[in-house]
Amino acid sequence: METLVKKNRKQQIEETATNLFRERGYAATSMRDLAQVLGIEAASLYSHIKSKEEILQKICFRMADEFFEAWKGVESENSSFAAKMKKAAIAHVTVITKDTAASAVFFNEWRHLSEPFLSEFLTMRNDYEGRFIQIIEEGINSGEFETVDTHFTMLTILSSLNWTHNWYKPQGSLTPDEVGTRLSELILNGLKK
Amino acid sequence: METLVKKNRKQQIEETATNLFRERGYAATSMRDLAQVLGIEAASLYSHIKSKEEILQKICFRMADEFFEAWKGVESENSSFAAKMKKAAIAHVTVITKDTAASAVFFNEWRHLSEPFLSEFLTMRNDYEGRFIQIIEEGINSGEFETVDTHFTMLTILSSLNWTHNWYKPQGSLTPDEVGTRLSELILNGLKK
DNA sequence: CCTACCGATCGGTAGG
DNA sequence: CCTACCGATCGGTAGG
Repeated sequence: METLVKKNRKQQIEETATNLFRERGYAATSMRDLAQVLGIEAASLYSHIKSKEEILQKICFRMADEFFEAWKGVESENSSFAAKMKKAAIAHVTVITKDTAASAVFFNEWRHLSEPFLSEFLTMRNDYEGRFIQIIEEGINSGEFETVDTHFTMLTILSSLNWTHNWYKPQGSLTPDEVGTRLSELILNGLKK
Repeated sequence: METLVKKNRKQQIEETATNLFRERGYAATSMRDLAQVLGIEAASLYSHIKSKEEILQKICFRMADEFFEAWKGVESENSSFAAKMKKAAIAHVTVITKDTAASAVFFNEWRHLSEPFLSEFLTMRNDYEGRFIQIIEEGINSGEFETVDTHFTMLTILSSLNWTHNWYKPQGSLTPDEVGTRLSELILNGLKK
């Protein structure tokens, strides 16, 4: 019973912190700000968490795990590299749309992680980006894709996918699948008719 | 003579602050950090600037001005809307590549502006985004472009253009023109052969 | 989860 | 551009 209550309170702290970190940024959010929203004293937060940075770590690494987890469905796609890219876009965007606040923190506040978390984070990001590069390279080798610079193309694709955290509204009319589909169509076919 | 020295020192302060704001974020950069890099005491900064936020304001509104200024060459392009979009992409990217540090602050730290600067900033951004929407809509009406959602397309295009601030290296082999050209080609024609 | 604190640091000012 | 300082606030701890 005790542990259940604590667990819920901890989740509540992390969720509230996520929203504040998104709105004001990690550095500009104080533990007193966080406590006030929750209706408790700042000192009371430390019964549930170890430090301010621990919250950031939880957010960043949970999101990273989700991105990798979502990728599992992508590897099974073998019909074409366009289809694989579409599947990757949908997987990526689905993770973002499920929690745009946590995604915003993940994309914008990771630099406030201390070592060794920062290095671990950057290694994971590099690994993840490599997966997109691989699809692009395989698509070029098979004659399906055409691009001058695979790294440049990966950065361009990921930037447009990632930006969804900033405009996607769950109460809107678009489903995550539709967002991923539209993005992959724009990426694959371009704006020109 | 006095004013000349002061002017240079002020520019030096703004430049150093820009780099620190980019690396650590606005909120996580203290005036003592800034002073230390410049080799003076924190209190001495206030002989040249009014406040910490004044530096942020200067950076944000100078960048905004440059984006609008660069747009002037775009309006004269009338051969096609694809050509106009290409010109817009090059103009936009050229401003970013000229100062990636100031661009990073512009894109990531504007939320720390206080009123009425914040509102003014958002109004300008909205205006600027409207110009991209207009090209897209005109291109659709002329039968040149094809897209489901102009606002969605504008956000996707701008996100990939803006992301250049994060990877462009002036000492690299790509000129701003080449970056803009490649980005517009990917945007207009897509990745598929 | 609270009261009562801690040392450190913040942006900024006074006065030279 | 400096010394000397201000009140406010920071993340976090002790002890209940």
